[in-house]
Amino acid sequence: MLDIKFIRENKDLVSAGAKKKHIDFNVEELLKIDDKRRELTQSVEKKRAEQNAVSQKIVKVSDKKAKEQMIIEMKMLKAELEKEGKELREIMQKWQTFMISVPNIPDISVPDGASDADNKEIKTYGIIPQFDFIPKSHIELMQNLGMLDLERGTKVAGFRGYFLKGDGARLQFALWRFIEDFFSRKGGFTPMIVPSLLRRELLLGTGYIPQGEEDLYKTQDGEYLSGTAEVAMMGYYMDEVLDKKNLPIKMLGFSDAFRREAGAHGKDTKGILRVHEFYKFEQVVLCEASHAESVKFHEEIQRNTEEITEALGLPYRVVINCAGDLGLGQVKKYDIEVWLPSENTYRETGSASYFHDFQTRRLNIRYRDDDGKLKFVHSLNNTALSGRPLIMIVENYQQADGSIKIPEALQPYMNGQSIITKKISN
RNA sequence: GGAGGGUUCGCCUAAUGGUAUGGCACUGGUUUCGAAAACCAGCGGGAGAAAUCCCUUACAGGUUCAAGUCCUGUACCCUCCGCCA
Repeated sequence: MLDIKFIRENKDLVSAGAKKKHIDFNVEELLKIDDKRRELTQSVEKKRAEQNAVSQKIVKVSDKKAKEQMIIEMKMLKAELEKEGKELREIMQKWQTFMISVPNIPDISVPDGASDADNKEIKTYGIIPQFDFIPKSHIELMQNLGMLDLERGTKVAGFRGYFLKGDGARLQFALWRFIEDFFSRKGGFTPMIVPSLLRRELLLGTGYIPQGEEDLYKTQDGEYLSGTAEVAMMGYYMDEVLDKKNLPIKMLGFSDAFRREAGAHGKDTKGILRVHEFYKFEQVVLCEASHAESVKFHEEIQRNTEEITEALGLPYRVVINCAGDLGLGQVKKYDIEVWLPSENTYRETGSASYFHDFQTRRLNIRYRDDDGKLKFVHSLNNTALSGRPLIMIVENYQQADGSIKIPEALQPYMNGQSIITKKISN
């Protein structure tokens, strides 16, 4: 959500931002509704002021007749007030619906474009592995090594269901412990294990609904299953006034992540590249309301994920998302994409974005600035580890005989084991 | 799942249906070599240059000229019972 005052004063900028994001948004229509809102608010407040004033007087007036006369007048005023109040409520509802659809303005450094096809590569790292054999997919590799069971996954969990088992599970545990260690060494991030079952309010606050409603699972009690720990971490400080000296607040959240993948039917249907449920580490930063701070921490959390990927020895590239590929609230976003040999291309493993105060305005997370004014903090987030790097490791580290070397960084978390080979019995 | 009790500023607290009180904490100032104490001021949110006005007693409705107070619903918390990793 943007500030209505900001929208009024910068309507061309807001309009151009929406256009750049390829989002249909009519700023003039919003301003017309806002005019009506302001006009009605003024009128209602004036009438309320009168009502309050007379009400005070009524108590002091002893003359019975005069008192009755005042009450009659107030009855009339009340009727008008009720009528206008109803109008105002209706306008407010329209206004609010409109306001939560106003897109945040993309940064000037964000390239034009309509879809992910227009994203721009800004960095590559590592050497794409050259195999002197035909590389296998993670599916074949992991199944052969008893690391993954898709048949039973489907039996138990339905479409896109899976079990990680044996060395597959161990490798995943190792990755988690590696991530935890990485951030412990780095310092500054508070580790958190957060809920995935969340109230609707939080998903609205973070901007996942109403636009992305169909991608979320919903319970019969009205809660949602979150697709990222970001939502719960942002909710953690909802409706709070933070102490400025505690900023920035950096959090490392771990949670189950649920994705309905409603818009991805038929995409990536084999294997575990695209699944309905996986575990994820996510970085969230809350900082002072300054663009420079946002940019600084955006680069920082992006670099964290790059360092992790480098430590795992995975070749990757970073793309800057074009405006048309940005979410409603995002100002700028980097995707990190890791090389996937079986597809002979890079696939996304994480995504870093910042929002300015778009989310915190909705969630009401503020701090008191030096001048005593309450300000909304800025928020940012980035994946630290999704479910996909496991796949990338398996495919990039495969050997001719179908075994998988374990990245050095992970070996300490695998009891020193350096290679995954077929067990005699599975 | 069942029964009962509760929710007023960061914390405590007051308010015969008549427009939210006081204290603690906190912030700034005076004083001081410095601090403590004392004193003064501020201390829920919004609009406004200001005067001032509106909103605010968990939330949403209702009754009333007027609701923290009365009525209805919802959320959350506590206690007890039941179930349970």
